[in-house]
Amino acid sequence: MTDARDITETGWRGSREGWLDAAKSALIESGIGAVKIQPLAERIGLSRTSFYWFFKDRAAVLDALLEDWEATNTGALVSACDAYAETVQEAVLNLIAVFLDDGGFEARFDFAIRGWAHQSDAVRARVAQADETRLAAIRALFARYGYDGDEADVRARTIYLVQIGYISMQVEEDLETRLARFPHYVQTYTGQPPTANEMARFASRFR
Amino acid sequence: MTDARDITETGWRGSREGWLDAAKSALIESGIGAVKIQPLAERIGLSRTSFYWFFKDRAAVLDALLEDWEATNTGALVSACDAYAETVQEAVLNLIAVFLDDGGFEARFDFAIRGWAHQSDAVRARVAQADETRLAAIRALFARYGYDGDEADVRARTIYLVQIGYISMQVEEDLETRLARFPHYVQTYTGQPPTANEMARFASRFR
DNA sequence: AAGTTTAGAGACATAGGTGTCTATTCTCCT
DNA sequence: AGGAGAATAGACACCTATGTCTCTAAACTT
Repeated sequence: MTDARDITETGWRGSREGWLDAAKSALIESGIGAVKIQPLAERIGLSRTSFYWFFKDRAAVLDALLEDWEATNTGALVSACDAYAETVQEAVLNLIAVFLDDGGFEARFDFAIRGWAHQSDAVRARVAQADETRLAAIRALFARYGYDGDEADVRARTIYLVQIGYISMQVEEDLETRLARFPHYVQTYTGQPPTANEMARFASRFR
Repeated sequence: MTDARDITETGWRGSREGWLDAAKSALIESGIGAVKIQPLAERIGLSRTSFYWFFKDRAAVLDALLEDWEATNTGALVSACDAYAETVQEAVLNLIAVFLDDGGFEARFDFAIRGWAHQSDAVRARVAQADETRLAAIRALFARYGYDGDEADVRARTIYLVQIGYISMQVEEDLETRLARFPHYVQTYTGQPPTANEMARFASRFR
């Protein structure tokens, strides 16, 4: 019902991408337990068995979801950490931006994967590895601006833990409310407040 | 396998409590999807159908899990916030203590419930309500020690979000590692470091 | 010791999920 | 236009879960 896609009654309506999208939506909306071939087939209006044309079995599509998640979320976060910035405040704003609505990091996807990790040791291991990769990227960011090892580590953890906490609590706040808090967060994370120019440049990316 | 309970082959081996414990273990270890009567029955070595003597149906045991969780976790957190303390640092240490291994708050239970919330609107609503209750208790703690409304709110959120983030990341660190960080956390949360006496009293509760 | 209540097991009906095999039906290529 | 290959559908066998009904067995009452 939600996705009123093209309803060509004939021709090739399915694709690897289509099934994967459906699987991702189901995962995000209802958890990994909902990623089942029969319901997905109903959702995209195809026969259940057509699935097996594109994926070997259910495990194959689950694996594809993990790969997609790593590329999308860990990828976006690491890129944001590597992005150019004049000051550490600007670098932290780049990082904060990635968590915003169109920042590239899909919070709900991350949350869903974490829920799944709870039911599978293999997934738990990959999530732990992603967390480590992400923390390392944030640590490197702080290290680049002269914070020493321990301090960079603590600051990286602070940024990341608060973010994971927000995601986990599924907090939904409007952009204005969040924008108002960011200078304070930047101050907390870096020890220095952002300049008015930095905040203006940041805000302009979203409005 | 894990719980080698009494294996009296005869007599009343089941009970509401026994089934609820099994359900809770299954929830914590493998998520709500694993809380199914047939597997629980195998686990506790009873016939599947005996379950229906103690609970009306599957929904009834799920509801009991939620009630248990609210009493245990939200209850422990709120009690900790209400506990007597000379200073705000001591009060925050009381709060930190509740999240430690035998502090009364079962982090894994909380995590599992949050995972479940992802698949059920009704559960999501109850989790949101629990979060609000908990935040209100922490806010009240800070208010009691003279922090004004906004500041109490921010500090409450900081403590709580970091904690939820830790839980969500399933960080496992030994007591020593954590104890070493606590003075720093107290400083961050309250703006003041704890005294040596306060830390000594705190540490003595766990060793 | 008999009777009642509480607890457990077995059999049955139903539902929804999985994957394989065997047709069909499109699309594209020559 | 016809054949090869890609995509879809249907039928089948299987498994695991749910809940109800009936029968049996243990534990309390008196």
